[in-house]
Amino acid sequence: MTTPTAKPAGPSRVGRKRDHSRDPEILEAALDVLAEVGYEGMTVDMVATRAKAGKATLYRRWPSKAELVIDAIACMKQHPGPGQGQVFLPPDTGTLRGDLVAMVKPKAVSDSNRHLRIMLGVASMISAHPELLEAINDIMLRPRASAYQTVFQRAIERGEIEDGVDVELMSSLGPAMGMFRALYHQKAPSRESMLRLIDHVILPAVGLSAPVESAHE
Amino acid sequence: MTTPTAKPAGPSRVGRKRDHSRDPEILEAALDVLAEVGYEGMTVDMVATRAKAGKATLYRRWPSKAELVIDAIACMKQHPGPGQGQVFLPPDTGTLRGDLVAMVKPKAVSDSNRHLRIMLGVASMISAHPELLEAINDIMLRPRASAYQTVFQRAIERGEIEDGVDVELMSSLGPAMGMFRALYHQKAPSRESMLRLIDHVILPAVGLSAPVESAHE
DNA sequence: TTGTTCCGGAACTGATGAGTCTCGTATATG
DNA sequence: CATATACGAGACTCATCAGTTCCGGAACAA
Repeated sequence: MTTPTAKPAGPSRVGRKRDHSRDPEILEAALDVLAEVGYEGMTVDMVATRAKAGKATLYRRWPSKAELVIDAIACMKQHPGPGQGQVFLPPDTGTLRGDLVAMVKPKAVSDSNRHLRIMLGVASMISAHPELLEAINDIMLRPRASAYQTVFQRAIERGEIEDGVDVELMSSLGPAMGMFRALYHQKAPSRESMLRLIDHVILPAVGLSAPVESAHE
Repeated sequence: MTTPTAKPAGPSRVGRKRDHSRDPEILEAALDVLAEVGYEGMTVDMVATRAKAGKATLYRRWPSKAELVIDAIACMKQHPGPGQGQVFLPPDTGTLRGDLVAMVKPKAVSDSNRHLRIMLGVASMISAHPELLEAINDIMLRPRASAYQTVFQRAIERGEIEDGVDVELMSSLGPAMGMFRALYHQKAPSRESMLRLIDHVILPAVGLSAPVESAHE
């Protein structure tokens, strides 16, 4: 059973090395296609073509289309896309409303839009792949949830709102409305609709009133 | 060009008649499969088998899989399923909270659950088939919206809440949270979560407070 | 009765796409 | 240089599924 050529103990050390610097481009291409046509409409050829790679190259790195997609979603946090840093870290503006408004910067909104389209693309996969839901939660939900957590905690500490506010419930309102608009009305969650949600729903729910002059910003 | 046999002016009058009493069963089977595996995972064979019909019978009545699905969704309101009447008509309980709570009866919740699963099943089709979105809105959104409209209007008329409340925004909160829970947490929108939404979000947003004793019901 | 159309069932066709393999080339080890 | 692997590109296999056609039988019209 000692066949040194058939089953090398250590991984092969000979030959050209796999160029892992291409991984991010391939995964990014996969996310693009996913956002555009959804998981079922996406073909491995589309991804390979967009990444200017061979299909065999993809299959050398990921065992199946499903694994590729799961990895692409799982890697979103490490490669958040071109020019996007940490979008959700909340600046301390001194008021709850200021913090909430700062969280719906145009950049954050367009980022959410992409997340949303990717999410809808894999919606049908989720029940069959629980690890996918985990990854999605890690990337799309928990960062926002923790940002909201921080914002509300600050408001509690400065005495602006009372303790005992259901932070989890408040934090879901934004994402839920965004998804709802995206699916039912086929339009991106706009900054305007999010401001309306903040002033007419979230702030009253925590015992604050919207500014009387709700003109702009 | 007068070929009476090739192109009869009136529809054929000879032979066995199409048994349209089977249509509802077929459409119902299509909705079942749709809710279970989504549009892309659904095959015409599955629908035919479940309806105990031949695939040819289906194609004799609908020109394509897409048309079948669109028709199935469009016909939901006429055939709301076994034992389900008009679920959303709001009883007048005398208070806004009473009306809202009455709208999340277990029957209505389970009904919404099925609607939700069907909706997620066709999510990927919607951008390619605008008429599908129309039908979905007719069946799943507008009945609920008009029910909310009535409930809030009654509250305004009895002076319980002030005029000028953003009824549309308030009405989307329930469906949006239901969808969000269904997709992200993979669990049905429960009656309990809806009650939490009513007491902690909707009522405060319209200027009312939840009952101090929020024990049960 | 006879001709026509429907029925459920099943075989068939054609397209599509996941996954594999081959080719010529590039890049690594020894 | 010789060997071994990765690369992009594309041909290939094989399974699945939309849509069609055929079958034996039933329903309906003339």
